[in-house]
Amino acid sequence: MRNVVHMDETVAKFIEMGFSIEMIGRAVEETGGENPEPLMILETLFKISTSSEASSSKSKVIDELIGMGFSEELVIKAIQEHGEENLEEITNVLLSYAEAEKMHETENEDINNNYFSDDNDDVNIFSGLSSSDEENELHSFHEDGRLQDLIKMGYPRKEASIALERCDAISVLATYSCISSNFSGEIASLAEVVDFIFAAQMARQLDEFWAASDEQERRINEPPPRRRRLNTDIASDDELIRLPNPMIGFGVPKEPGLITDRPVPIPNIALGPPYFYYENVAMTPKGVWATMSSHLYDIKPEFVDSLYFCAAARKRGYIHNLPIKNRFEIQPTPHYTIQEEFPLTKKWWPAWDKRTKLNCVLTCIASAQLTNKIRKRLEKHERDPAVQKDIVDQCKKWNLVWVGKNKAAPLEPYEMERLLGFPNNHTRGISRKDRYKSLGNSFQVDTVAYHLSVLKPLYPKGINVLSLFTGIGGGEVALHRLQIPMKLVVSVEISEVNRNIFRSFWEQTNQRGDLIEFRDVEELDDHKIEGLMDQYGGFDLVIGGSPCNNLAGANRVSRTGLEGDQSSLFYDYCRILEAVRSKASRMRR
DNA sequence: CCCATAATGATCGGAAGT
DNA sequence: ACTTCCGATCATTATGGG
Repeated sequence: MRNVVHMDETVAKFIEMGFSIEMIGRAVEETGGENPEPLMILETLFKISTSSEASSSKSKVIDELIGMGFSEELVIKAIQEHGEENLEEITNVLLSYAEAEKMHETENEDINNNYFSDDNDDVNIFSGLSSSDEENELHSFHEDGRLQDLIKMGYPRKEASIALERCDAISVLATYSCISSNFSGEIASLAEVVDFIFAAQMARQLDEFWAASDEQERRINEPPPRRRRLNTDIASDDELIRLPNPMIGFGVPKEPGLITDRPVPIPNIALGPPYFYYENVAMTPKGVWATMSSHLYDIKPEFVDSLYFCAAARKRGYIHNLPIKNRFEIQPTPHYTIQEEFPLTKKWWPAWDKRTKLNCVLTCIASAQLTNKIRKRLEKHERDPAVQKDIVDQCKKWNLVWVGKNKAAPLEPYEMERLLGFPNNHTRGISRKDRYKSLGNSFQVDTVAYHLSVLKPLYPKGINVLSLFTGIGGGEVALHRLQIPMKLVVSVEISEVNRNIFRSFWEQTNQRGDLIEFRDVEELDDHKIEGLMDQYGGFDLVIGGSPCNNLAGANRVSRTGLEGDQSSLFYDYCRILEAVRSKASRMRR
């Protein structure tokens, strides 16, 4: 019943937006599923409305887009930047371009030309203002006419304010990426903002819907609640942190179980800004996560398996003080199965190998000899179930894929890059062995970006990042793919090859911000941190995953726990984070 | 020196069985 | 409720050949 009402409202809003009934019907059909999500229908609607069905050829796409009123130059630029397949992204970008241009015509207020100014006082308006003491009185001087209008229209002030910032950010980004257009009108139209609020409302309704249906499902399916445990159990449970099953943290896209409020709120002392994001392997020796949590203001870790974001498992824990409402994915999303992500393997994949997901990408790969052994065994005993099982076990252990007749081989470096959400050949230029090692130690970008996406509306002008244990820059790639400008990245990374890779990324993506590199966390003492914060106006995000060497299960030799030689650098993360927080609180005064 | 290869288990959570 | 079993895991080191 609730669903029907929900659906009717959705359709009504689509009609309000100017879509025809026929089109909505078609979009619902094409979106598929019994009860498709409103946002997905909206996406399909955009797709339908921008691409007439038969036009799959590139030139026809261009013609269509030009027909919609976009200039040829912009269309070609957008296609070059985002690839011709990714129509949604292109359309979004073009809409932003158009929005920025429209703004130029309609807005004549002297809002500002200072997005590119070097005035440091101006840089941190947002991080300063969203400080915890004045949550409800957000940036009063930003109350331009649009905010008043939105409030008159009945939208809550906070929601309207957030929407304004976020939409303006999109417009700013359009001008960032489109140098030839002029900069005078980087704010969004009222209509655009209203659309945004509508989308956000739908997303929220969707969350509530999932939460509700989840609750029902639990009531129906699960056995009655367990009896109260004994006191002794509670005491020991208090110190141990259990891993969730399924490992979806506060929720992942396209899966039920999304929540929008933390079960255990962030302690007041730990509220951002500055925000921080800490990562490490989920399967540590017992007690390690409890210890890490206790050193990070008792925030409960969010455990997420990246198999919900890509075709490979990656169980990780994240301790962060980010909001968790209105997260969104970066586009394009990776494929969810091995066979879709690597289509060429389909031809050779044996029916008796049932895998659709890969195991965790590690730092070592199988030898070519193993591939040879497997081939020879298969040529002899292809139909022997025992042999088949043994080979599948080997494939799981070494994460092999089928790349030829009876040929199971490890992933190539560029294939790992794809799985982990990096651009093609991100790690080019170093030895093969080093590429595997660096990739095996990296973030899964789509997962991290999903968590960091909440920063986008908060920092339209970009952020200052303190990046510890940067590695090959997974966090920065995530921010870049979210199109959150990085005004400053202070990076600490001990490995020279990793520093080179990250610097290459910084240069190749034409970053406008400053990059400051350190080799060792030891070099970053309180004095240096304060100097940097004075110079740049503070950090908005402290991000990093400390070494897992002594925690990881694959380590036979020195899995010595959090106090191990490398993993104890966790305490440097804490030290530096605390230095940043303390300096930030002094700067606020 | 660099690279490829092989050898090196334990711990944990969860499934399955009793 | 208890036991047993199963599978996954951001790795390190020695060695031999180029």
